[in-house]
Order: sequence, then structure tokens, then C-alpha cells
Amino acid sequence: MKVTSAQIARELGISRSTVSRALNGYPHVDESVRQQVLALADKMEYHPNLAARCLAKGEHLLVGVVLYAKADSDSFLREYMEDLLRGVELARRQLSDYGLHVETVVTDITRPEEQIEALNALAAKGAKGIAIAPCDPDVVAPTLDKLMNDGVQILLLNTDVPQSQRLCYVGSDYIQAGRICAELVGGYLQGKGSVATIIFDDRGTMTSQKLTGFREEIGHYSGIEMLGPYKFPRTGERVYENTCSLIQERQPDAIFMTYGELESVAQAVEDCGMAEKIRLVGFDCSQGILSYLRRRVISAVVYQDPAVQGMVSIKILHEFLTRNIRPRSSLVHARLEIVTHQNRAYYQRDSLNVSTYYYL
Amino acid sequence: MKVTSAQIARELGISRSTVSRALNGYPHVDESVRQQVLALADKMEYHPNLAARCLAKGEHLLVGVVLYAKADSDSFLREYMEDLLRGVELARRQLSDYGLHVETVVTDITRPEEQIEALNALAAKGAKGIAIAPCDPDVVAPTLDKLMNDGVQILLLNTDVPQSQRLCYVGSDYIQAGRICAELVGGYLQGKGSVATIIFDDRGTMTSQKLTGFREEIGHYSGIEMLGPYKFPRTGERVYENTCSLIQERQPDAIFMTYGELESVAQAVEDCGMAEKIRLVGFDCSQGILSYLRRRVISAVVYQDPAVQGMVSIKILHEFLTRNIRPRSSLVHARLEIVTHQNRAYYQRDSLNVSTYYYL
DNA sequence: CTGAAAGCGCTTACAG
DNA sequence: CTGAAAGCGCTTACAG
Repeated sequence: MKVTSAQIARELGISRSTVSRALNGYPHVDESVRQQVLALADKMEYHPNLAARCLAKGEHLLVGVVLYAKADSDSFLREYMEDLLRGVELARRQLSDYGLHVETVVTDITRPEEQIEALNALAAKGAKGIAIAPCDPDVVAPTLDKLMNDGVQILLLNTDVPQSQRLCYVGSDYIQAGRICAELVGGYLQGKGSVATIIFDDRGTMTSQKLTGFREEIGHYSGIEMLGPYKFPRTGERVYENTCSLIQERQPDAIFMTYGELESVAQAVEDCGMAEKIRLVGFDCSQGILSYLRRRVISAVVYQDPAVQGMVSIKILHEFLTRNIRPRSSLVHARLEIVTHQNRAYYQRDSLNVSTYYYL
Repeated sequence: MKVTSAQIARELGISRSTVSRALNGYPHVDESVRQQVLALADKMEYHPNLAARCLAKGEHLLVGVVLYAKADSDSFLREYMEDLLRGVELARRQLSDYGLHVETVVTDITRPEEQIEALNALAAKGAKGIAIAPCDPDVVAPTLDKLMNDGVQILLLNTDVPQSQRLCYVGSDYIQAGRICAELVGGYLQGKGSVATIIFDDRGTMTSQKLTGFREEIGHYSGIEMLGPYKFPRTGERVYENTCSLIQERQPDAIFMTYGELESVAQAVEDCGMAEKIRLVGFDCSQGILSYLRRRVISAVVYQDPAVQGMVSIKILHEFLTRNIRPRSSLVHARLEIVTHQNRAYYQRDSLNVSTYYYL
């Protein structure tokens, strides 16, 4: 039924060894023989049994994953990284029969230098590829360059280092993410009103890119005034209080949160009795955020399924390292999905929808 | 590094044959031996190499897929089914090393009896499982029952036959789909105005379920009046003209399309010069629909990624037939995603985002 | 350059 | 009930 290399060998009256060498592009095969094999394989629609190949090769491929998290464990960041790891694990399971091993390290967000150690340790263990979500790209960039020079393939997750020779970037297009949020706000306000934007300090370009996209799209609605951006210090309590003041002083019709602390802002909106008046738009989909969506305090969030990104990252590294196939683009953007009150159930981790089976 | 069955055998001083029998629950193994093997396997965290198992078994599993399409080939239905098949193909490729074969039949939508023939033909070829999108559930139901009695596993795609003994249903929750559309309309109209609903004849319960959900959610917005539903005959030309009349006579602030022909309605809205006034909401994501989203004629559509459904269906059948694992729920609902002007790029077939790699 | 042989992890008739 | 042997599709030293 299925064509095997043995059939090709028999057909050509040569040994399976030679067929194998020819097919794999190994040396020590007469060029004319190689051509014959290749031609016949093509004609017979031969597709090697990859599982058998891995079995025979007995090679084990190690791939590393370096993430970061906060010490304070109930942050949305933790859920985000957990989801990412779920995707990594799904890919690992799917590819373990093909000789793939995955080792994961989660470092402390406040100590970016830990990522350097993690990278070096993985390389020392023989990792041929590493996916890393850098908590501070500038700090790890030199180490990434060094490892790439040593032949380790590097994949950037969530935060790109575009000037490097990385295999690719897997993550969001943050400019587009900003545009989507502005479109949501524009739609909710029917083109009239004010929107306050809240930002935090961050070391990367993510926030400014989101703002760029947001400004661009919100500019299409001439009746919408943009308030801020207001830069808040990054503490739950203060965010809550600052939001209350903001609401009272500026009375915005909508609020756009660029990153993090969305729950605190939502709680402030609710406590100020503005849940029905203020349209709140932000990012990500933690359990807390889902519950504010349920109560219609948050109108919508833009979501980049982290599990899919984790899974895809491993698959891209595996495909390149075993079959030398590069990703079709060096920017592999996450699908930015819109989550609202009515479709939030599909984004709950324990929900029994197709996403449970995406990756089986 | 990885634990093998041979290691278990050596450890216990028995043969690999016995270990294999014990692990697979085959007869002719002393019960106490079986317990020892199982316990040790558990302790050593043994996971069988599934690829090697399939190689050794040499079994080939045939699974069938039965879809339908229109003769007129440029309908959105064709694109829908093509996407579904893309997902099927991805799963097939991924599982072909595990001995899976997939055979697909696409029947004529106007001849539901063709599906009966297709089902019987697949069963005659030895298909152990069949995924079917029934174009008329009543027509195929008896055949499905017969095949299930013969031990063929049946999976319903898009249209359920709940009273049958099917393995599961993979498709949308149409009531929820209606709710999501109403939520979008409610948001766009800020709770005030009128929305016209357009429906067509259909044989299933899909349209009425979408209407149920739509009515329920739109009821939360006391200032929104629902016009219709208007039942249109199903021809592109007439739909266009009927929509123009509807717009002139009723001047709705929004239009909700339950199923199909969204492009004709969009064109009518545009030609009537109402693209900026009327918010148009519907379903699916054909190339045509994407281009109306680009021009902001359509405000949003609800999308059930058909490729994911196709892929998941094959995986569910394969998992059950090879490892006897039932889907966790007999209703496997598609994630209902919201597609707008700004995030439409992620839903284009040729776009280079993560979805290209979902399934690798 | 080429082929016979052994082996990857697993299963399955076939003897016993 | 149990084990030795052969085999699934493929690769790889090892001879030649």
C-alpha cells in the first residue's frame, strides 16, 4: 500500500543502503544511481516513514525553552507562561517519538542575568535549539549572538531581537494589536467620545508599538479624543487608586490598557459604578480577566493564544533542526483574537471545545 | 535515556514478548506477572514508543470523510469545505506514520442520497471510522445507525444527529453564535436602534438556533428593535435586490445575516451608500467576505475555523480507534472567533501567522 | 561506490 | 502461560 525504500531498491536492483544514501543526500553514491533513485522515488510518490527513520537513527535532539515569571505567583504573567508551557508540552509529546527532548527553564523576571546562565547551561547540555522569551533583550542579546555563532538555533518568543541572526520571532505584532483595540473602542463609542490610555514602564518596545497602532486607528474617528497616555507606577493598589482618580477627573467614555494590571483597573471601574458607562479594552485572558468579561466590566480583550505560540515554537525548531526547513517568514505572528462576554467560554482553559484537541 | 520495554523485561528477568502482552492487556499473561510489569512501567515512567508500535503492528487504519458542496463552484460553501479538507489533510500527514489512511468523498448538496452511497462504500472498504457533514441529517440518519451497529465509529461535523450513538459532534454551538452576533450589534449600536435579520430556508435547526441566541442577547438592549426575520429566497441576484428594498423601506441601523449570501447583502449595503451607516454582522470568512471587511462594509463576522474542525475530527477518530480514548465531551464545540477589519489578516488563508504552523 | 548485516522499539505468530 | 525469532521501515558502521 505505502511505498517503502525497499521497493525502490528491488525495482532498481540495488541495495536498500544505497537507496537510503541517495535519498538522504549522503556522499559515496554514484551520481547516476542517485538520479535514478530520486526519479523513481518521485514517480512512485515515495514518502519516507519519518518515525522509522528516527528509530533507526537513534538520534536524540535536545531543545531548550527559557521563560521568566514573577516571584509573586498570582500574577497574570504566571498564567501566561503556564499556557505557553502547555503548548510546549503538547508539541513535545507529539514529537517525542521522533526523538525530541525538551528542557524548560523559568527564570526570575527581576534577574535577567539568570537567563544568560540558563542559555549557557542548555548549550552545555547539547541543546541544538533554544526558544527564549527574553525579559530584557539587551541583557541576553550578546549571549544569543555567541550561541548562534556556535551553531545553536535561537527562536525569540514574545519579544524580538530583530538585529540578531535568530531563526525567527514568534509572537504578536504589537502595532496591529494597538490598532485592533482602537477599532474596538471606535466601534463601541460610535466614533464619539473620549478614551483614556494607561501605560506602565517597560523595557521593551511593546508599549510604544501598541500606542502607535492605537493612535493610528483611533485617528480615523475624528470625534474621539484620546486622553493620556497616563503612566502609572506598577503596583496593584496604586493602579486601583490612580484609576479611580482618573475616572473622576477625566470621566472617559473608554479606557485602553496597554499591558498588565487590567484586573485592578476593571475593579476600579466597577467600584466607581461605571461598568455600564465606561468601555474597557485591554489584553490577555487570565481567569480574573475572564470573570470581568463575564460581568461585562471589561468589554473586550485582544488575546494571543500563548499555548499555540509555545507549540508552534517547538515545532518550528524541530522542523528546522531535523529537516532543515526554515519558517516561511522570520516573523511568525500570533493570531490576535477578540474575546468578549459572549465568546469568552472558548478561551477558558478547562472548556471542552476544539482547542482541547488542537494539538492532541 | 528513554525507558524501553526491553529494560522492563531485563529488570524483571522476563521476555519482551511477555512485557508487551502485559502492557497491552492481552490474554495469556499470568496475572501476577502483569501486575509486576504494570507497576514497574509506572515506576519507571515508561511510555511506549507509539511509532515503533505502529511499525511493528503493521496495521493500517482507514478513516473516511464525507462532505458536500454545491455544483456552482464559487460559493462560500466551497471555500468552507476546502478549508475543512486542509485540516483533514494536516491531520492525515501527521498521523500517516502511525498507519492512518484517510479517504474523502465530496457529494452534491442537492443529492443527499449520494451521502448514503458514500457511507456504504467507505464501510465496504473497511473504514473503521467516518466523519460526516450531513447535508440532510434525516436522510442519512438510518444509514448512520446501521453502520454504527456494524461497529463503525461515526463523527458528525457541523450538523449533529444528537439522538444517534455517534462518537461525538464537532461543530459550532449555533445558539451561542447567535448570542455573539447580538452582542456585537448591541455594542455597535450602543444599545439604541434597529437591526434587521435575514434568513433563508434551511433544512436543519441551525438558523433557528442562531435566531434563538440572537433574540436572547439582543433582549438585553431594551433600546434595540429587531426587524424581521426576513426570509429571502436563495439566489444571489434576488438577495441583492431584496436587501436594497429592505434598506430603503426599513432603514435599519444594523443587519444580521444568519447564514450564507453575506457577500450579496454587503454589496447591496455598499451600493446603497450605507456602508458607514449600517453595521453588518454575519458568519464565515471567505475571500469575498474578507474583502468587505477590508473596506469596512461588513463590521464583523463570527468564524468557526473549519480547518481546525477537520483536523480535530480526524484526531478524535484516530485516538479512539487506536487507543480507545473517547472525546471528553460528546459535543466538541468550535471556538467562535470574532473577525473585524483590523484582525482579518490573521484569517486569510495565505497569511504567514502561527496558524500556518498550528498543525505542522 | 556498494551491499550484507545489525539494530532502533515494538509486536506477533510459532513452539514449547 | 512463556520465550526465541522474525519483522515493521529505515539507517549505519563495516567489509569489500
